[in-house]
Amino acid sequence: MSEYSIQNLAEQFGVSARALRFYEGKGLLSPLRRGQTRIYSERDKTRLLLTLRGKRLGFSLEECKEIIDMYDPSQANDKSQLLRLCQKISQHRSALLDKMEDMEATLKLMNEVEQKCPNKLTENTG
Amino acid sequence: MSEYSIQNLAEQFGVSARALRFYEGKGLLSPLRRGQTRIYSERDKTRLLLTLRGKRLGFSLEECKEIIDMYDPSQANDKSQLLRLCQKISQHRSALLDKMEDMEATLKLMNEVEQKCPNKLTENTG
DNA sequence: GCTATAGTTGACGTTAACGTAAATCATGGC
DNA sequence: GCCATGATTTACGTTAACGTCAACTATAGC
Repeated sequence: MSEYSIQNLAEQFGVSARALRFYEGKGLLSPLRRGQTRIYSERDKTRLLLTLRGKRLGFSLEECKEIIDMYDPSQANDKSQLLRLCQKISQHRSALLDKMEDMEATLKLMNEVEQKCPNKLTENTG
Repeated sequence: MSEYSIQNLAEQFGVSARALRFYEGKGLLSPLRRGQTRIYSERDKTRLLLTLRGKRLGFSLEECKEIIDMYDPSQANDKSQLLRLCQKISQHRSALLDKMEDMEATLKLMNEVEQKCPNKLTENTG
């Protein structure tokens, strides 16, 4: 089963059909058409997964598209393209590592606050 | 030096004065006034740091406020408050851990794509 | 043939998070 | 006394990311 209707795909990911059409308009998805009806493939499904993942990490749809297009196997493979790809990976990686630091700092703060709670309470939250 | 003008604080964090006033309107900051001029304290500075950190992790200002208010030492300290605090920490921690998983999955994908690049190129990117 | 059930394309509405412009106020320097 | 500088409030503008109709199409079932 590598074909999905718009409602089916939407339900799988807990988003609206409107959102999928919107993402298509932004170039994130590109479903085929059967007549005028959209048919989503595994590739679309993967790109949707990556899109929502990026969103959860605080990237805009435009940034998501940049990242996802980059990873897409259908990209050209000449030298300069590969070089650019590696450079972009470096960029995005350091952006992610920055977020990772924010995250670790936040978790650390949470632990500190939690330890200030009396033990009887923290035992109950086990 | 535990007092800052609006411009000073804004420049320290690379945001606009407008943004600081906006955050104040949302209850994230609460500077004192000297006449009609805002005076920001260390507490405001800390809360601004946490706000921007939250934003980078994809939280809305409202969510940031919830999280930050929670950690604020000026909170009441009776039993039920502490219980709620611990519960909220659990909530936020699992939200963060979800993001962490997204992040690790993304980093993993980056590594895979990078390794598909020819060695000569990856050597150059050090 | 009629209706219920997806699907479609506009097009306008909405919320968050500010940007930006206009009018006003306070102050330090010359 | 005047002006530049930095602050203020008020208010409208803007962008992203959809939500929400409205009007239409296509197909399956009875």
